[in-house]
Amino acid sequence: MERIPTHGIEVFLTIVREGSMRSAATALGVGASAVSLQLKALEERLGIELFFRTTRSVELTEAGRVLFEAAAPAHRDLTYAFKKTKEMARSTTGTLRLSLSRGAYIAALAPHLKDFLADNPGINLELSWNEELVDINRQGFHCGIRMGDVLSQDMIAVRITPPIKSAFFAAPSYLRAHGTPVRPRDLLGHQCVRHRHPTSGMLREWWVSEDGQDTCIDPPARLIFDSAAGVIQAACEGHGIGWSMKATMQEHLKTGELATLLEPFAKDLPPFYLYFPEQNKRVECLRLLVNFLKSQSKSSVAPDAVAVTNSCS
Amino acid sequence: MERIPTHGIEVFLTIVREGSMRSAATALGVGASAVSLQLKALEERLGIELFFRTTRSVELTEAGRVLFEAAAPAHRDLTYAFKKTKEMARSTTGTLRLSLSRGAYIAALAPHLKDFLADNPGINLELSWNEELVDINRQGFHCGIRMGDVLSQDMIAVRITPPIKSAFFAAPSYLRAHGTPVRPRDLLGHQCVRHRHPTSGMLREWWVSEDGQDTCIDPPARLIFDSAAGVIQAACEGHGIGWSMKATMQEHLKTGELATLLEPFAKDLPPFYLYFPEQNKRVECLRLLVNFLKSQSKSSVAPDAVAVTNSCS
DNA sequence: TTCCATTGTTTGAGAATATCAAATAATAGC
DNA sequence: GCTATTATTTGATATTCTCAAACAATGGAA
Repeated sequence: MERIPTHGIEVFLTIVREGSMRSAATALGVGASAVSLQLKALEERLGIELFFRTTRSVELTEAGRVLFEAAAPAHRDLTYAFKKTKEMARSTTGTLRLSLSRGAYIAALAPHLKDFLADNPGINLELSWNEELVDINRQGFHCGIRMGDVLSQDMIAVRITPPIKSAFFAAPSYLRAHGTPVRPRDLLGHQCVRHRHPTSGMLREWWVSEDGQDTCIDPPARLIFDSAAGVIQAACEGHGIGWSMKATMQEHLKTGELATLLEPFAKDLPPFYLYFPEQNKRVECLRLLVNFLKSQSKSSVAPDAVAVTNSCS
Repeated sequence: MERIPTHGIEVFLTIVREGSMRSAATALGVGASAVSLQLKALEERLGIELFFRTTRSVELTEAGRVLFEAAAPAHRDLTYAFKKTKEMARSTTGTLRLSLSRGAYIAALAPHLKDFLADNPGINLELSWNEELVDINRQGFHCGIRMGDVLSQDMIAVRITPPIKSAFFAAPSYLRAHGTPVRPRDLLGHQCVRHRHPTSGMLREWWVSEDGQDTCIDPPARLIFDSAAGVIQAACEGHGIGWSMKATMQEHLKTGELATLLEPFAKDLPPFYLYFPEQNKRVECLRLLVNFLKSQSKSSVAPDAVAVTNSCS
């Protein structure tokens, strides 16, 4: 198939619209000679002349009329396509698609959602709750929210929460039957409900703060879930002790279904990060969301943004 | 209004179609670096990135998808417009619009019309009989056929007939009543029907050949028409003597409505020329017509082509 | 794991193209 | 004929494009 270069069309269309080469040159912001030469080059390429020229005016030949009638709407459409794409970057309206875990929603997004939607009436959010780390690019998401320790590679990550309060918890019925641990090492003798990262396949480590020292403990896992919600559910049912974000079990604590324990030793979990591929850094809607969430994050101990490469931070 | 340059789109669309930059480069016949740089320039201009790149593949971002979906059909249309225009020059099919006088039709075109149409089944002719010299450009004609002495300026003119046989003529009834002139000077005592060029406004001069000398005579004009057909019609009705192309009155001579006179003194009229604006010299249909008619012109005493500038030749 | 084949990117040099200002040519209206 | 306006040519300059080669990165194979 023969390739047909289409450049030069803008000069042509402008001459038609303006009625003369000189005003076309002015409209295009170039000199008159440039227009003349470009038109000549176009005619040369097409092998046919497009205008009858006198020194006073230019007038379309039949070939010129054919080209104009067919090319003008096509060029208008093409220009519009560019414009639409260009505006995507600057537009403050549209739909942002996020992928986030239930915990990320509760801890990082839910508290600010109402304000964000109120502040940005043009932005719609499409939220996908998913424990697994999805491929932001391929699945058509603009960004994701995850804990800092499970970020994927080659993403720009922005911290949007302080470190997350955690809690050990169990059903009162379980504690009555097995006793309440008072020091972290007591956990080793208990039935524990634990959590496995669906993506990495790793069992989530339990960390405690004891005597100013952070230590990792590995209590027996009688039950393992790949979602925090499952862990909490099982704990409610009296299957054992769990460890997770305190915020996710707030309701159960209120109703008395669960009770916290070992509170002095509960170590903070890593903060949540909003992350997105570098290619999306100029999507204005996303910038608005990022800046909003970042500004809501009161504590700013950790660096605000970190480029994650290969290893998790 | 902001101008939005649309170049670079071909590179973008080719990458999408081919699935990688390297094969796009091959398809476009340029190096891989050229494609990479052009894409980057396009993204820079749009202010947004169009592809997720890995070293193994490229994949559209959302912005890229928006651009592709809107721009692909528009670009296809634009390419088609160029193609159609380009083919106009080379096409041997289409409609040629000619402007010619009735005399030009009879003397220059009619004798060859059947053969031309048979030889060029793809070419249609649209003929406009008009005694006046029309503006070929403005009226949308491709060419005109006129006598050499009334050609307009800035046209390419090609002689397509030998000099034209002329005849003095009158109705037999007129000759019976007023006598038949036997020498040119006798015309001065006759009632003559003469012809005025509608465009130039000049009375057509009568020329005769006498004793090897061409001389101009100016007989009394009792009736003046702006068309040769009118002159002949008036002569048929016995109003006087006319002078015109012999071919145009062939029918009337056959039926005896008219008779020729002063035959030894009848001087040839100038040949007919096909003329067209320089801009149309690459219209293939027109070239076919020109070459056909030129080749039919048996005698080639006069130069074949002459560029007419300002003054008539 | 290490290596390899493939692909995108960068780089600097060179080629091609675009643009400009000024000179030139041409024409419609006065 | 003169003038104002317009298209075109021209030669110099600036910009852009392109290439080849080196480089970087990645998915798959040994």
